[in-house]
Amino acid sequence: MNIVRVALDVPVPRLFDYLAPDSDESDIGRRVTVPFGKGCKTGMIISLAAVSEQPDAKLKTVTAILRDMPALPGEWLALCEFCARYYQTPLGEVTSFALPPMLRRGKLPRVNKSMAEIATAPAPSARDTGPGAGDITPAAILPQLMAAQQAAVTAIVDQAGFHVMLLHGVTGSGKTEVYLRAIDAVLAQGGQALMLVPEIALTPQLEGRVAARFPAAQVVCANSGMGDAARARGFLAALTGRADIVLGTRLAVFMPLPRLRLIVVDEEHDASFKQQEGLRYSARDVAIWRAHQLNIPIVLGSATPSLETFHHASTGRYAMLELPERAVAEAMPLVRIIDTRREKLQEGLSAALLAGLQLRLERGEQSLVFLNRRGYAPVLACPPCGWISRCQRCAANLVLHLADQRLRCHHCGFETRVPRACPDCGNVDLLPFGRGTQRLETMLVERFPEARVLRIDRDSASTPTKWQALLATIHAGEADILVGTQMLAKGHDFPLLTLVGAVGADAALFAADFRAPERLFAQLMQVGGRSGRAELSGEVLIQTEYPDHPLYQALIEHDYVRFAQSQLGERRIAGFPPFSFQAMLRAEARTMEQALDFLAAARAAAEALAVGVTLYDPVPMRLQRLMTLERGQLLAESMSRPALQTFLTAWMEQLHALKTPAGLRWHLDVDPLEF
DNA sequence: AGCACGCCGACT
DNA sequence: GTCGGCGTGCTC
Repeated sequence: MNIVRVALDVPVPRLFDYLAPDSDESDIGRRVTVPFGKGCKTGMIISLAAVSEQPDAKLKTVTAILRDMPALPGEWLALCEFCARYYQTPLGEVTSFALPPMLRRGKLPRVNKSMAEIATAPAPSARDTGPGAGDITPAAILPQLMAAQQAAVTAIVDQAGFHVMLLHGVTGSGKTEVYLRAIDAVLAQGGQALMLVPEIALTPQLEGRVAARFPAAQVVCANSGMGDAARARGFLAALTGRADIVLGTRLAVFMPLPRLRLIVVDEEHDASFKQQEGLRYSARDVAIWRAHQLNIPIVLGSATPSLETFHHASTGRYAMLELPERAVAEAMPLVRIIDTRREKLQEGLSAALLAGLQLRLERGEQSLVFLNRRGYAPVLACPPCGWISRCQRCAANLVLHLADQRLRCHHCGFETRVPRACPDCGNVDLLPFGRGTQRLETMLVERFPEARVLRIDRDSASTPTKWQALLATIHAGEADILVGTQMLAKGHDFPLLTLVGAVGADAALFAADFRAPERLFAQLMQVGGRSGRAELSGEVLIQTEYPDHPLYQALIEHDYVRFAQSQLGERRIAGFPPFSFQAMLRAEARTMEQALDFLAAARAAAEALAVGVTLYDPVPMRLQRLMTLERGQLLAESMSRPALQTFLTAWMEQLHALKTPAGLRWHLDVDPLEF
């Protein structure tokens, strides 16, 4: 009997068997529509079987095997199977996620003009032999490589087989040029290259650079901002081998690439490589597995690598490729620490920072005040009675937005108008407490009336259009002082910017999340990199009450390695990753009691299974998203990855069997980044 | 996840 | 007497 085993997008961790009289080996990896329950679903054929464990009477017959496109190759299915195992997610959910939505629904993109162009494009090898390729004469315009860059390219290209390399270099050290050279070598051998980048916003500019560098190559983009048809077309171009280079955000790690020879993960430390919902995968980690599977090299690039990656590079598990200097001749910004313990600050700004701003203003240069908090002030407070503005739906504080006289919750989006008087005691003298970007903006406008002050945060750059307009204003030199959150830190160069002031950074030093210092260091390093990229040298002023903190001391020296080593020392003592492996079980329910009860039951169910695994107490989460849904979490930790994996697999079975009250939802997050 | 079946409160 | 609440269980 011809039976196909089908992965379906249902939260049930098993496959479903169907009769498929006309199926054969070539149908493995094909999409298939099947009757399921009352309706119909499209799934993926994972394997064939002659007999089923199900009684014959239960078996339904396949509606149709979709042979309208090539089957997904075995290695693609193996990648999905790995993710299913590792992240404890049903295979059908993984294969469904890994397909573009249109293909997932059993459809195909219309063959339009661009599709026709793809179909008639020269084969990948043609660019080497075709007369057109020579016209570009890339050698004539290629930038000269520094010695360290050349060494890095050699290390990537000259060694065949699986090896992970950390390309460590500051902004401007020429990492992208190294990637491009390595990709060039791969294309010359007829291979495909996959390049992952963190932000959708950064893909267009990189795509332009890559396309310009490889005019004869087919470059395909993959990110969630693309239209359905475009994404499906890109996927098909990759699958059929027409695409030479795939460039995209985390979801691009699932692109099928039959000739894949090189993977690049740029800004590998960036948290956006970890998906925070649904399939909670780390694209960087999946990419490493994929490189191992295919026995190909993978390059992880960053100025501030994740401590996991740096640790592996230190122990020799990964190769360390250092790009020590800025390739473009210019100095690193001068970092100065401003001790604010003794000083009376003016609206949160020190005399040194104010003087710096004044100086830049006189010179006609730009400054940036970096503050990771939107709004006017965190809270509106009533000093006599102690009332503070709290969100009615969350545990979070409502943030005062002066411009439109509203209080907003940055956590759940709730907003309301500013009350005239204290709701508790009626006092009308409510005062803003703390500082946000808006309050800073107001203060700077008053203090520097002649300056053009521009605020850049999620409120002022709420749409791509607004964001582009702000960027254009900055580049045109039509702003003097920028006030912004970490939005400004990523990927954009501001040649006129010569001063960066960091305000309120200390909060991260003592945060509950053990990764907060790591993020702060990366962020400050990144904003610093924004400054002084032209002939003008840059200066970074960091206001702090902990001037001797090792994080700031390392920052003065631009010494990531020293910082990383001190952090790793602390992590080792505390037994945190990368010296342990973690998984977080989270539950949300109508009441905190229900959520915590479930977690307690989950923990009880785990006791017998947890060999070499530590289970902590269930705790309420720092912020519950909505008052109607309370959340709690339970951390599982082990010194051994295999022990944790074995435990999780067994635990999941128990968890699925647990009775849950109505409205309770739970999920498991393997290698969680958020605490 | 859907979608059924299934047994207890206020309505034409 | 029924409409409907969502608790429980299944989907090849």
